[in-house]
Amino acid sequence: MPNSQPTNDEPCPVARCVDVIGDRWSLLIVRDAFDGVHRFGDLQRSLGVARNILSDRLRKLVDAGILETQAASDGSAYLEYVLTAKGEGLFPVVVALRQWGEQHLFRRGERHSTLIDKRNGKPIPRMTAMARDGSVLSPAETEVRKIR
Amino acid sequence: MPNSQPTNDEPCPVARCVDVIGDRWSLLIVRDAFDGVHRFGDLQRSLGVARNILSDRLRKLVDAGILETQAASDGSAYLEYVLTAKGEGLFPVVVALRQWGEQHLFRRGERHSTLIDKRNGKPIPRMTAMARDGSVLSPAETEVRKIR
DNA sequence: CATTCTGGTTGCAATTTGAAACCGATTGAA
DNA sequence: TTCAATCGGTTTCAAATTGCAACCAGAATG
Repeated sequence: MPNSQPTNDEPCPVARCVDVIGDRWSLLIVRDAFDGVHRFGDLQRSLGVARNILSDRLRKLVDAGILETQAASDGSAYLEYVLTAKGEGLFPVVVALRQWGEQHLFRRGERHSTLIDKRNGKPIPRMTAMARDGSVLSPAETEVRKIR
Repeated sequence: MPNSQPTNDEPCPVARCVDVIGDRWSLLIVRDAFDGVHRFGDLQRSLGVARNILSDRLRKLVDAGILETQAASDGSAYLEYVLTAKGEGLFPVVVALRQWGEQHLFRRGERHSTLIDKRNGKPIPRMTAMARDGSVLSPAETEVRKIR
């Protein structure tokens, strides 16, 4: 198993997250990976990021165990960057972010891409935090239990 | 209603999100706001961020309609920064991030803070993307429908 | 072969960040 | 009422990060 050793000793998981994916590009690389963009050049064109920065971020994402390299699927000698299980675990994060963006970052009527369920072609429902009984949880009903 | 006009013309909601909250501090400020930290000084101490940067980020979050200022609840002449409805909408994002962090960024047995349901004191279940019928959706079962 | 494409790295300039000093307004204590 | 401490910043400057462009080696292509 790739490293899970944190570079950060914060007890807050959110703080550790931003340490790993909290920059302008890492999360977009992960989004592209979910979207089937796996090659260096394709990522560079898709994101418009400087090559040296992309190179650095890919290395860090691989080091963090979020991406791994494998032989390119087209049979060429090049590599592609694919999500590990840990990286795939970011799916709810990306979806939640996307849904918030869809709702709050576009003017009425402004077009945007949407995540759909392949099996029926329909947009997927809004994600929400839920209590154990399945009821929707609002922030006010929750609390962070700090470690001692 | 505060501005929803994007500074960014990307059609991808995720890309617009990182434009708004995709830096090292903004998301942590939002997390603290969910956690009841609302004053400039408290945020500064909690995050350990430079004052000028905090000042800049608070201004940007207010401009983005995620935070707003109101009179401090302790009756002093100072302000506090609280989440707007738009800001509260980030709850699923913060929770998803926290849950991923809890699962992947701590060594086995390493202590970390946890989000609990106040009403029963128990950790809240893992969030997941779901299809309309309530079944769990994996990334492979979804697809981004691009705009034309 | 020769040429182009791919996946980088290097060097440098521009931007962003962080630390610390500074400042006016507010608060608290004597 | 005065005076010191606190609060919420802003300014200044050094350090770190980013972005651009040129460069390069190995792979693919004709």
